Amino acid sequence: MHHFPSSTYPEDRAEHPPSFLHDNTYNSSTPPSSSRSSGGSLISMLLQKTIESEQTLQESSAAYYNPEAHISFSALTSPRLVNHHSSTSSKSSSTTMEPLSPASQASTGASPNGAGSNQDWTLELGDRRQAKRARVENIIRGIAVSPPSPSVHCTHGETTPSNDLQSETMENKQESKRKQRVPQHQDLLRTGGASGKSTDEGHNLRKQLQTMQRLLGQLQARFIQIYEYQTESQEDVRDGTFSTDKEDKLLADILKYELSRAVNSSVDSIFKNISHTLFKPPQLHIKDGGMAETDDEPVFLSSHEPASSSTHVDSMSRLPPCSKSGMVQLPEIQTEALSLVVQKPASMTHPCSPNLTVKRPLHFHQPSLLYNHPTDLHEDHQVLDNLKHNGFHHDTFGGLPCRPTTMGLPTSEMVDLLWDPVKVKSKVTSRPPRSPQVHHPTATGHNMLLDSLGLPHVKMEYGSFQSMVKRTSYVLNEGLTTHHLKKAKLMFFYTRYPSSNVLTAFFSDIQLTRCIMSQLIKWFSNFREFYYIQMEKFARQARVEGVNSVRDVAVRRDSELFRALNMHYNKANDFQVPDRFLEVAEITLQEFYISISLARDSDPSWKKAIYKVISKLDSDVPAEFKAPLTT
DNA sequence: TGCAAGCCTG
DNA sequence: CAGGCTTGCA
Repeated sequence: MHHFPSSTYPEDRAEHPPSFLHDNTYNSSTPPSSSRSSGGSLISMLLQKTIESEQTLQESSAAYYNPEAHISFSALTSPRLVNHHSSTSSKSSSTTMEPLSPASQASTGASPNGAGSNQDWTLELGDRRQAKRARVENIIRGIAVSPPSPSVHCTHGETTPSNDLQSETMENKQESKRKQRVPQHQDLLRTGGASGKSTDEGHNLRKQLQTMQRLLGQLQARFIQIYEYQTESQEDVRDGTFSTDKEDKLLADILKYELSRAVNSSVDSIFKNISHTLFKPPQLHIKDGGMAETDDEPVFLSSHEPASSSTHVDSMSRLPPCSKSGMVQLPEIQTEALSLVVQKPASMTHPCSPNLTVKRPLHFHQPSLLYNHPTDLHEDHQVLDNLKHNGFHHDTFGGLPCRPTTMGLPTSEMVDLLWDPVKVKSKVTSRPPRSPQVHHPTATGHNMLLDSLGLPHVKMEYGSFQSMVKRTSYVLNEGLTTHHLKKAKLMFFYTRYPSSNVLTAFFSDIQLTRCIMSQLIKWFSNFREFYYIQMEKFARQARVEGVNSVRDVAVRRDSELFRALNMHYNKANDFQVPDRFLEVAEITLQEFYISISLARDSDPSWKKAIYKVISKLDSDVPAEFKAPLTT
């Protein structure tokens, strides 16, 4: 109960009633402008929707309330919109089920535009929607005008979807970053094309790109559809306070982002597919289920494979680290377009799935898609297969088959990634494996502290340090040593928000210039940052793992959370962490758990309330810490 | 406007 | 962890 073994994956989101709030949360914390989550969700959805597009369009009204609508819709729901809505809904819910955004409304099917009034309302807004649609189409046309050109002579930026639109929002940093990613792939394309025999490859490339254009066209159509639905909801909710220009701009921005991402993902998949082929062992095309009868199908095969072998996803940890029994060794080759091809919940459970990070957003935003199986993806798949024969060289894709960032992750990491792609970096790098033995049995004491601070690796500077301190003109980093850093970290176990008085008192061995004081403050700020990141991460993980009561949220010395913290602030593990710290950590974790459970995290500044609570839990730092480091 | 705290990124 | 940027407050 106190720690979260993180061995399960919530294949059934229904077990977590307020799950839609998490979807919300996800969106609000990672707005569409974020360039980090390079999922393939849209393109996958597109492929799915491609199959259904015609019927979907025909049954338009039904489609609007299709659960899938919420998926795409949530992608279109900016934090601003969410906030707007939640701020205007005065009644604070007693449960967490109150929708905070149109997205959640759609997801629950409890749209205010529901059955009865739907028709009238639609009629009233008909003209408006027409105009709106025209605008949207105009925007999209702008995007469509500059699709990834078949030309391999393109330069950076030229093939970025919607150049004109992007220039209109170039002040946005994220935007420009987004812009960079797509061309990268095109560079790859270019490189690959140049490395082979030009004519055939050019032809193949052209085919790929044409298909991609087609896919994008369908995606655009889908956006229009979604947007119309969004517009309807917005108009209904706001009752006339609709801000057309801003919405257009927002939409344009989102569209650009999603399209870029879609292209990106698509191209990514293509290349993965190529590498798949290049590295594919000869025996690969055998395999069960009969889906793979030709070389063109290993993707289907391999993506299904984990599903068939692990029926219930109850324990990721039980799965072998990187391959399944008796199956063809598909060594990390299966990087291929899972997102493009199939979305099965079980595929998530394969710890080895290199697509994990790519698929995550899809799974959380598009639960209904998880169970949709493509029926007519052959053509698109064919396109990918074509690319395989373009004569790319191995070195072009060296390292592609196995993505190092996700391949070796322990299951807890994977859950982690599932939940918070934004923090992937810190997670992957900040949780090194560590021996289970965590706390030191010896008591805290002056000698021990001093011993711990007198580490060998700083011994050399240590002698001269004293004299250096006496000279007053230090630049920041020369004044503060690793000793001080370590000391500060240990102090963090007592105080998360040290006052400048405390800092002055406890770092009296060094002349606390304004600069150094800022440095110390910055250190503690960094400490807190890490601390709260861990808290949020584990709180979310607790929810993922089905912890239903805050009473079940605890932090003990054998908790994963504690390990992570101890690892960070007490790396040498030679300091006995005070019990009080565990209490504070537990309270912090509970605060996060509660806030997340109540969907408070949809508020951009939701953490501040927690910070306030935690800032009152500081203890006095033991006097021993005042002793000069060199004693 | 200036500062402090937080956030983001490398 | 540090630097730069943003945000919130007085």
